[in-house]
Amino acid sequence: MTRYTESIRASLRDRVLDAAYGLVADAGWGGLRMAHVAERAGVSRQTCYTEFGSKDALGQALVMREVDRFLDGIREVLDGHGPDLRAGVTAGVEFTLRTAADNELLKAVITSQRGGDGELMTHLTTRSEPLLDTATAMLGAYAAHAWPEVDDYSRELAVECVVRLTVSNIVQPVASPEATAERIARIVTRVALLAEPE
Amino acid sequence: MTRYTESIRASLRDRVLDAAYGLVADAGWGGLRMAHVAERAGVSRQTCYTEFGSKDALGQALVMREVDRFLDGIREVLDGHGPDLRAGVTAGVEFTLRTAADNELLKAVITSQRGGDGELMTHLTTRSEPLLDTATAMLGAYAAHAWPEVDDYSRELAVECVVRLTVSNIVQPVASPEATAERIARIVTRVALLAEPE
DNA sequence: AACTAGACAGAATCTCTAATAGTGTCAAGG
DNA sequence: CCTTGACACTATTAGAGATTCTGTCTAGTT
Repeated sequence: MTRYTESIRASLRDRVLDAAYGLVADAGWGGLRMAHVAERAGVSRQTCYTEFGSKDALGQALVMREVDRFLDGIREVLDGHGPDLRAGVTAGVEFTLRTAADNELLKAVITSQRGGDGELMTHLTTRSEPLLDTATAMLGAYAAHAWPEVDDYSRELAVECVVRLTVSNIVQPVASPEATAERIARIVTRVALLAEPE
Repeated sequence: MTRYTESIRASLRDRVLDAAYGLVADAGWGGLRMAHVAERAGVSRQTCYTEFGSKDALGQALVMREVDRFLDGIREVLDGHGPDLRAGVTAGVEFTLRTAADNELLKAVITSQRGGDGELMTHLTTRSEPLLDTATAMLGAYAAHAWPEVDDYSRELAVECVVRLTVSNIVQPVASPEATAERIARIVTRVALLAEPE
């Protein structure tokens, strides 16, 4: 298989996944029809099957792509703020809040939402718990790099705070993503920077 | 109506609600039958209707009772720890975590859980949002009293942290109630006690 | 070699109907 | 004030039948 063929195939997969994403957003996982996906992607139904194998497999590929994109986005945002952890946290949280706001699928994954109309999580539970764990690990590593002077325990506490508070504000928002991100970063800064007053 | 009659009626209401609570726990709101409630409470079906009016009304009375009991419990725990806010927070959080663990109904109310088997929230949405607001207000007042030297903003931040982190740990627990409560109290102490390092 | 198009069996979902069970109300009686 | 039994009306359930989808195969196209 030549590299050219590979890139063709990759773009085909992407077109199909794009189509699936849009249709899932419209009608939910249950309302998704392989025929519609194929039609919107401009390929035959058979091609979808040879490429993904089954509807469930296509669903898994879809969430994996979204999850990977999200994780890449987080990584990029964090890397873009060098040693200033507070700015990095603010940007990362805001990015997450915005993503969850306009990506129902990722919102469902992040909040581990089950049932409802997007029953897609019920089947595709694989790769859904790892998301928060991965994000937590990334943030932890970033924090260790940006704030080497903070002790491990405080850093752990701070990272847990960021993740939990962010998810909490996705589930129950009270302000704009900017304001919320700012607030969470402020909280976390305090958690990380205060030595234990025993 | 004499006071004696009133107390009879109150105990009757309580017996019916106790029966309803048990049956909801077993079969969910949808599986609850007025006839069963009456039977288990040892009263006639008609009495349930004259007392509560309808099944939905009984449901509302049930959640109201549970919510009130929970709120009273919180109040009691907080008051029992006088000026030591850290101890109060620890005890309050632990109390909440334990309550949520062995009271499905309150867990559903606290986490604003919709759908699922306990569809009782779908109808009884009244009084469910106020719960967290009331608890937040109570904690805020308690904090203002116990930590007068902390500025308003920091206190607000700390209170928000307690509430959101507690709910988060109900939804996704990682440790025992004691350990979690201890951890949250530690975090919150830091948030409240650190002046802004701008 | 990679895709399309059409056909097809089996499974899942929808629809409609009949029957069953439950809610809410009444009146008679203890 | 509570119980009991009866009742109309509504909601839920069950099942049969039709419909729609999935997943696969094969023949044909570019």
